Amino acid sequence: MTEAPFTYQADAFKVAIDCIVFGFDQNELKLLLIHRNFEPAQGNWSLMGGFLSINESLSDGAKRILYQLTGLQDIYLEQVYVFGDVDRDPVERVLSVCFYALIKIEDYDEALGNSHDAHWFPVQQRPELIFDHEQMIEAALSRLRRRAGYQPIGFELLPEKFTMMQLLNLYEAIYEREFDVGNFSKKILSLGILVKTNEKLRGESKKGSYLYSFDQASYDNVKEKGFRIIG
Amino acid sequence: MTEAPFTYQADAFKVAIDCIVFGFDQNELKLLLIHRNFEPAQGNWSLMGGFLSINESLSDGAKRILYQLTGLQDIYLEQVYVFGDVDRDPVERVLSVCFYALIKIEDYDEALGNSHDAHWFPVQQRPELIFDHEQMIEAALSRLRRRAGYQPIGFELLPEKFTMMQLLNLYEAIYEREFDVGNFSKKILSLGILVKTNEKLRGESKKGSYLYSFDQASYDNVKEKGFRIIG
DNA sequence: TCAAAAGTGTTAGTGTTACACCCATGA
DNA sequence: TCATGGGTGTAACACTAACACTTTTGA
Repeated sequence: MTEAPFTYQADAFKVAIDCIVFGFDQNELKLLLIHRNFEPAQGNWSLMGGFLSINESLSDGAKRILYQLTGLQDIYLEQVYVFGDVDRDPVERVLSVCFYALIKIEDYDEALGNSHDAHWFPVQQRPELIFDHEQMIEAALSRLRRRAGYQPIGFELLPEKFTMMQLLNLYEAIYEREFDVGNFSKKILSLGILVKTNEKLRGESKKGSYLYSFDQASYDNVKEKGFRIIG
Repeated sequence: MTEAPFTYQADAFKVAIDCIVFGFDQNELKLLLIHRNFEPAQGNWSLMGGFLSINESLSDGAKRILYQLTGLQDIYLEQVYVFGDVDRDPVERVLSVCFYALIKIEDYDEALGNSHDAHWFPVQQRPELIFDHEQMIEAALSRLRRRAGYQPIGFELLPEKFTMMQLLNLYEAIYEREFDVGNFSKKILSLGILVKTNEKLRGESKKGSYLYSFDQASYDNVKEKGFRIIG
């Protein structure tokens, strides 16, 4: 008779992963939410989530779930918080590890999203959500704001080439306040992470504004060292 | 025949809680670690931890574990991160939710600590730790540093009455750098959260330095609004 | 009276904020 | 040519960092 391997004596928990997916479009910060076509809380809005499998790490789980919803890989992802109140899920005890993701909305696979009944909502006009998902969004937003203040993280949400005005609008959307155009671009340019191209984007204005891309090396450098955009 | 209640189909995980306990003593930032007298990794140093029970929330679990180790209740506690690599625990799959706690070392129940074979280590002279506990400490430290920069959190580590120099030393210990005495006290006093008493503490110097306590109302206010101590 | 640490004051320099003004272009 | 949004320049102000100087008291 073989001895069974030692295991800890402890309660076991089902562990969910919920993803707050941020995108930026039409000068608005948006959230990807799904309309649940399954119980519990069928017909309500919720974050995209799923259960963690025994053979994957937390970030692998989050990546898998995001891939299912958006078709994207190599997404910027950050763990935010674990929600673990005893009654947070009405069905049974479930812990939820909450991540936020930043995606370029243009790359998002709309057909795939539709198949999950997913919709983009402007952050300020989000619907009521199930369970503690509202708290999760609050937590993710405050984390995003803090992060964007000292790392050039906002760029994850913009296309490869973007105008200074788009970047400004993004920061205005994230912080829900206005920034002075001159001061903002001075600040950003002084970081030395942007490369100005000769192209101009017309449309928003008659004059058109220059497109920038960023210098990956300085970008990584600044990301590491940190800076301060808002005070 | 009664229908069984609906449950989710999902893998189950054992969930540990690990606590990084910070204290401040002799002008050093210290960590409370335990010398394990049980397997696995018996005889090595580790953080104080335990398993989450099915009927308690994460923060209740952390409080319980801290109470077991220190005899203290109403401790400042903050969730840091969940560690969930598949192989992080050699025995079996365990997720660990990591908290840090700030305690006043004078209030700590030494006898109780001794019964767990717990010891205080200066942060810079901590021993090698089991599993991913070193990473946990790194994460907690960087969280603590960030926090202490915009909330008056450091006070949780000092006794009721303390000198400006002790506060300065605490910040120097947290950030592992020196601060200018004049600039530091100007900055702190300008927050308006300190009340100067008439008492002086001798010992460190011949002149002695004034004891301060803090004004709870302004303290809470500033804590909410935030500020910036280091830049 | 001197050394050591507490505590105050001064100043140069840097960064932030507010706002005025110029530029390019489609209508 | 004018209205519009892009983009630049500048001056006032606030905050920071560095350091000199004064105070108190035990040895």
